[in-house]
Amino acid sequence: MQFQKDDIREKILAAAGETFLTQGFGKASMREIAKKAGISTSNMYNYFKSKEELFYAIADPVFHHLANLRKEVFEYKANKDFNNENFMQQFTEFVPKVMFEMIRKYRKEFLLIMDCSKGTKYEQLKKMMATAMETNFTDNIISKKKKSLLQDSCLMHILAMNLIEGILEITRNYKNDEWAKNNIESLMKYHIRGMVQFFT
Amino acid sequence: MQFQKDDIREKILAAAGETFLTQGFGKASMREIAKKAGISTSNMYNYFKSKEELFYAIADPVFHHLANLRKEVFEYKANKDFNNENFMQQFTEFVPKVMFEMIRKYRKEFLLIMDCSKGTKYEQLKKMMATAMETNFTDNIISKKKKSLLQDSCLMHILAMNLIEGILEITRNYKNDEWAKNNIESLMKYHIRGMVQFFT
Amino acid sequence: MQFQKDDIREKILAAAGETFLTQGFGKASMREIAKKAGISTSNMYNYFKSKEELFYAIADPVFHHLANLRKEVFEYKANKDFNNENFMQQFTEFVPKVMFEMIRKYRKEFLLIMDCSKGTKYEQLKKMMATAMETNFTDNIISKKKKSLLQDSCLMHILAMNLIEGILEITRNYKNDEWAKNNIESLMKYHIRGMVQFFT
Amino acid sequence: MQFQKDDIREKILAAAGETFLTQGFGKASMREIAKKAGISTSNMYNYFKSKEELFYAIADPVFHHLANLRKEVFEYKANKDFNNENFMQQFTEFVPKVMFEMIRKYRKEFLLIMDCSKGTKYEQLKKMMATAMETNFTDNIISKKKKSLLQDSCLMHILAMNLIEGILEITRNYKNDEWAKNNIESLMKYHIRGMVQFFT
DNA sequence: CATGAATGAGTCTTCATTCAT
DNA sequence: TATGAATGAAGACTCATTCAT
Repeated sequence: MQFQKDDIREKILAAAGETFLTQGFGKASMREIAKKAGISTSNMYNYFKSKEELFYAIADPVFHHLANLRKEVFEYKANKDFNNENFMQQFTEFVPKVMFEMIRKYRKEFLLIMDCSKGTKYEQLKKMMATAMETNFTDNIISKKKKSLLQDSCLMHILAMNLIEGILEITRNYKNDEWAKNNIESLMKYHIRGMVQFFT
Repeated sequence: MQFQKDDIREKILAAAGETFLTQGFGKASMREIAKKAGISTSNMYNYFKSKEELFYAIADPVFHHLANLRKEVFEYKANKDFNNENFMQQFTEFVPKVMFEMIRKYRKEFLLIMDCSKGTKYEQLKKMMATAMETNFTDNIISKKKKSLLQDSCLMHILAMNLIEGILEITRNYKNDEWAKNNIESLMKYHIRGMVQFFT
Repeated sequence: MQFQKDDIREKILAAAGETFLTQGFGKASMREIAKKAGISTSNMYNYFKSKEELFYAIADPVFHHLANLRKEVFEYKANKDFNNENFMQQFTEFVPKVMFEMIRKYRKEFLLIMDCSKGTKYEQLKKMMATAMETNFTDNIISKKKKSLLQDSCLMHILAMNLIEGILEITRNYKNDEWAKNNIESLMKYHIRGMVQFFT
Repeated sequence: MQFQKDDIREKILAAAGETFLTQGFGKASMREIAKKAGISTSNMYNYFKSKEELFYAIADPVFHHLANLRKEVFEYKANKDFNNENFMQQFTEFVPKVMFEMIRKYRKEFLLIMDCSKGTKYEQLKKMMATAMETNFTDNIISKKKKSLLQDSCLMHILAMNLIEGILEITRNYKNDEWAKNNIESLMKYHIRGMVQFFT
């Protein structure tokens, strides 16, 4: 297997990325990917042993990157004497920065894992991320007085979701680094400021 | 005879709704729907003459409802001496109300048409609604001074999208009328207030 | 069964004739016939117990007519002191006349049984008629000297076929009685004269 | 590998030819063809990407051959100082020769394209050829005096059709080259002589 | 008499995957 | 390594026909 040609591997990955992105994992066909890559369908199986594995070859890196980000965020939290103030700082400085870097590195892959993964093990990732964020928000932003206000509400969940979807939309319409950076910052600022005013 | 027929028709519609909702239009199979409905695949074609028609039998009503809502919103606007104040009123009173009623009536159908319609004529509906909303916001909320701030930004687009996704999330997690009503109101309030503070 | 409504029966027959004629027996569908007739598919089975029977309901009359014609021609032959002279008379006067009358009465049906009967018991009728004609020609026209000329030839067979196809083409393009009569006569004259000159 | 492939390809083509010939394009089924060829239905699609393409793989060569023949006939005409005399020569010498060669090369294919092509783009070919021939005849054979005789008649059309059907019948019953050659010549002679005597 | 309901077998075609070369 | 060959399962949909009402 170590004799695989890297250029072909790259061609397959590129073709697959494109195809998964437009058709979704389920509707994408190995044939189409092979045609786009300019090789035979069967040859793809020398590089990736199934459609799913091919998908993971693209999606896993972002996944691990995202997992690491999560850790970093927690560490950031642990290292500071955490309070509302530096929470806001985290979400208006640190998070936008790492998000931007993530997008920069994994634009297509991020969209893939979040929007086109139905039928794979990452199907639920968006929802899980939203839930994690939601917990984070609920624990850190909301004053005890206002917590009752959220009883049974899913607003926090929605806002977390919205943040993610916002990042996704920026990723989808990406123009250049500057543009992306600014939009991410605005988006985070918008939501964090909104939450603070709404819930504290 | 009539009884039977309606009975089965409903069963098909229910099975189809469920299947489209979980698999999406493209991946949903007539076989699976038939099996869920407890009839033979071929018999479905006595009720709906194609997979697409079956989808539209479910989706068309919401679509027309949404189209009417759009008209109502425009009329609301036309009837008032329109300014920022009653714009906010519209989006914190009128819009939540009609949205709530829509969801109440068309819960599954709304999710269907917005999230599971790839491959049908409604594929682009969400994007189109977001664009319409965006225009509405941009024209009515943003002060001229701040307009330059949005140059090249897609924040407004994202916020419109977020509103829609928010409604969708509420619809997905629907618990009861009260719950839905409150969440919609909070969501609208959150976003409208946020925009006003951000852009005026 | 004697309670069947004649008008519906006629409607079915008309619709079936039209459909068989354009699609052929094999490709014609009971559904389409029913739709054309304005009744339900299942109701057709109250009138004709299968697609084949429906076909025969249209085709049988022509078939029997054609069978009778054959007998008549033989009788004509038997009644005359038969020789080349009155053979030609038969084919330039008697045959055109009965052919014309046949077409007049059974235009669509004749085309049906000859051209659209693949899959039914009349599949071979055209070939059989040609063979019969061929025998007739060979026995009556060809001088013994020239018979050797036809050894192994299928020209006579072709000419018989041509006569039939010619009648069919006239039937297909039928304009009015006068037109049909003239064309049939010309066609017969052309072929009989041709054969005589060629083979005697 | 190459051997195998061509082998199977030929088997498919043979099976398809046979099936199309007996069932017609419309009624022929890929299943039956596959079974006859001794392979799985799906495997056929590795060789021909649709039923239509499979048909054309057989039919196109004859079509192009026929198109070329047409050109040749026209050139023959253009090169000669054209008159009734060499028109007859063309149809008693040149045309039989090329027809014979065509049949020799494309026996099955010719029958296929003329008789079994309903549902394909060649559906109308026979009719078109007949019409072309008819024009040719009408322009070259018929004296002005007799032209009126043909007013409204379709006899010329029938004769053109008859010539084609005659060739088809010879093709159907083909025994050997000698036999075919003789029959074609007789047929052409018969018709051309007949027309001349009839219409000049 | 008339019909909608029902179906199993069949239509063409695509799928992901395996195998021999 | 690379590929054409091969396949069974599945895709949407149509068919002639039967049956209960």
